[in-house]
This record gives sequence, structure tokens and C-alpha cells, in this order.
Amino acid sequence: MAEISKSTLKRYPVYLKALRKLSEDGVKRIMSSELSEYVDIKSTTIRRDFSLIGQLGKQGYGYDVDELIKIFSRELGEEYDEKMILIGVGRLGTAILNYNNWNHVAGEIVCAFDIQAEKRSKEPKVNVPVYHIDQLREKMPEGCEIAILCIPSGAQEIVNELHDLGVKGIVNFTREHFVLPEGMIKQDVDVVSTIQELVFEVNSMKK
Amino acid sequence: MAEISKSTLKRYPVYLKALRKLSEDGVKRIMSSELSEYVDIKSTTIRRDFSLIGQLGKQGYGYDVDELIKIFSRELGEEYDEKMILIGVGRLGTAILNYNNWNHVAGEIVCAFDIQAEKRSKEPKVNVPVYHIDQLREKMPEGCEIAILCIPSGAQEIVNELHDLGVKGIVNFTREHFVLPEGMIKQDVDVVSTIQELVFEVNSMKK
DNA sequence: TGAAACTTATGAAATAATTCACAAATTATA
DNA sequence: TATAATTTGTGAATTATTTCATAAGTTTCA
Repeated sequence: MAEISKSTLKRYPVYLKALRKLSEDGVKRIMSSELSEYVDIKSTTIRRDFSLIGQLGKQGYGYDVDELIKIFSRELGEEYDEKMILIGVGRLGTAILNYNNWNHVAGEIVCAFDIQAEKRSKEPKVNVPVYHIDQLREKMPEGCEIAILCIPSGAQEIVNELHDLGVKGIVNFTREHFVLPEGMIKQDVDVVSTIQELVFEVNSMKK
Repeated sequence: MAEISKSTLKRYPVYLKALRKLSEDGVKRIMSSELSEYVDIKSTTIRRDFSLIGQLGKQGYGYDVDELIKIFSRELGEEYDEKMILIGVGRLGTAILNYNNWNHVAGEIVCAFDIQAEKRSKEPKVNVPVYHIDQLREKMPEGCEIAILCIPSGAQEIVNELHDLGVKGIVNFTREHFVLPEGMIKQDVDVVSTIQELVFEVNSMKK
């Protein structure tokens, strides 16, 4: 399989979401041109993106929706069953823990850590064990490579510790800057920056 | 000013965050090469990105940190003071409403809407008026162009309504697919997709 | 003051991503 | 069955983004 570029990779979840919706609506078959209007991505880009995974369609026919769903959900890691931890069980952390759309994901959150473990673990909607952050080393699940970071500060220290413990990827909700240790990757989720970008764009539109 | 590309625009908040941290640490002056190590973006990309805004640095010297902060925060919309609404006051919506890092943002959330307005507005940490979603039209703040969407379903209908009411940009937290009306733009914040991408990348690293 | 050491800003080159254009295969229809 | 109408998949062309290379300006230090 060819190397899949980052820009293409970002579109795969978009396709998957759209295809799931289409399938729910009873659509069995789709052409790249139709899907294009649906997700607002050029049909030729869609075909190119798909072709990186394999020959998923049939000339003169199009693509089989359920077939695509199967392929993309596999491709995007449903099979991986990754063990993840969450650090920082504040409002946002809690929101993520009991996110009601947590099916079809690349794995599960096994446990969480917080400086107020006692208090947090008693919250009604927290459905995983919560340990004190000092117990990170001893309570770290075997083979866990992904951590979700929802703490308001002190990120650098924790990231370094996570690196020591073999974590490879971080989903970063903090707004603090930290230096990423060699061999780690991260994905930022920054609501404020996202809003800023949007405001910038909306204001550019006016000119 | 030259047209600023989307890829560049995505980096501006990264710079701003890093610069704020540096300033807190007492750093007054920085070179693109230093900043490069700090944010893990090539120095030449940084200089190019900066140059799109203007001549922000001095040859042989570098950049003035506080000067840059001023410029970027202006550029990213602190001056805009955009009025925003939030739709869907569930766990995530509430988390966003009382996000403790809500300074230095492009504006403020003026009010929120929910199908259970009564219940929601009584939650201790909800600090803006919450109206029933049926009152969207009448309670819409004057000049509001940005909406934050945190509802679990029924996005399309609300998006269409928002479009009618003059909303131009949507920060989309829903995982539902919807078709974006002409003239609107959106930014997706999709935690699940983000995790999927990360898992995919982490697993690619191993090969 | 003057020379050496830096650092930015930016044309030009290189690389990456998207889009075009069309051959090859399939379906629909007469 | 034969023909017309589709639609994919992919080299080639185009467009966008990043990186190189260096002129021009600034600082540092003897």
C-alpha cells in the first residue's frame, strides 16, 4: 500500500462519517461525484484518496457503501483496540469519558489519573477507575501507547513521564506549550484556536 | 497584505501559544531558529509565515517576543470581539462554557440554546442565559455570526436555521454529517476522529 | 570605527497535494 | 447482442506549500 499523506488521512474520518449516515438512510451504492457534493470534497480527490487503500470501486458502477464503511473503519483502527489513559478528570475530561458516541473508536479508555483522584472517582458519570497522578507509573496499563491530556497546567512534566512509560501518542487538550520528546507524536485539540481560525476566516470572507 | 494560506493560518495559534509561554518565562527576544526548536516547525517556514503579516523582525537580531504577541493576538481576532452562541448545553457544551482559559479569545459566548433550557440554566456552572432551542430566532443576539454546535443529533435542521439567521461560521462538535449551506464555513472538532488519526499514525510508526 | 558574526526576508527551487484528462471496465438499453 | 452512457483509477499537469540560498541589514567586539 502506498504511503498515505497526512492530508488524505484527515479526510478518511470525514468519508466514514458521511458513509455511515448514507448507509443509515438506506443508500447502498454511491458514485464519487455524489459523495463529492455530500462532503464537499472534489470527486477526483475522493477517488485518489480511495485508490491509496486499494481498488475499492467498480468502473461504471461506483462504490458499495457498506463495503466502504467496512474498509474505512478497519483502516481507521477499529481493529486496533488500543488501550488509552486519560489524564485530568475535570469537566472536559469527564465529558470525554462519558461521550455517548464512543463506539466505532480505535480502542477504549482503561483508566484515568487526576490530582484529586478521591473526589473525581466519586462523580456519578465517571465510569473508569481514577488514580492519583502520583500513581501513574504503577497503575499504567500494560501496552498503553496513547494518552489523552486534559490538565490545565504542568503538561511538560507529565509528557516526559509518559514518554518514559512508553506512551507514543498524545491527544492534547491543554493550551500549554510543551516540547514533544523524540519519538512521540501528538494531535492538538484546541477549541480556542479553532474558534480563532474560524473568526479569522469569517472576517476574511467579508472583504 | 498577501493572502494567507490555510496551512499558515493553522500555525499562527501555535506560535501565539508558544510566544505567550516564552514571555511568561521572561524571554524578550527570540530568533526563528530558537522558536523552531520550541514549536517543531522549520525556521524558514516560521520566517515565511511571519513575513506574510509584515516585516516583523530585524536582521541580525531576531524578533521581539512581546511585539509578536501583540501582532498575532490582533491578527487572530482578539480585536474582533465576536458575539457567539452555543447550541447544546450537555456535558461538552458546559465544559466549553466554563472553560477557564477563555481569555485571549476572539469574542464571547453571549447565550446558549438547548431543548431542556429550564434544566440546563439551573446547572451551577452555566454562566450565560440558556433559552429553548425553539426561541432561536427571537433570542438570537444582534450581529452574531458564529455558532458553536454541541448537539448529539439534528444538526442539519439547526444549521439551516442558523444560516437563515445570518450565521456565517460554525464550530462543529457533532459527529453527524450535515451539508453546509452556501456561504457558510465550519471548523470541525472531532475528538473521535482525532484519536483515530493518532492511533493510525502510532501504528504506522512501528513499521 | 571597522570587520566578523548573525539573522531576517525573499526570489528561486524543490517537494507535496490537487486536479485534469482519458483509457479501461461496467452497466443500461435498444 | 451491440451500442451508448457511465464511472473508476491513474499518468500527467497544475497548483500549493515548503525549503534552499543568499542579499541586505544589525549587532558585537576588538
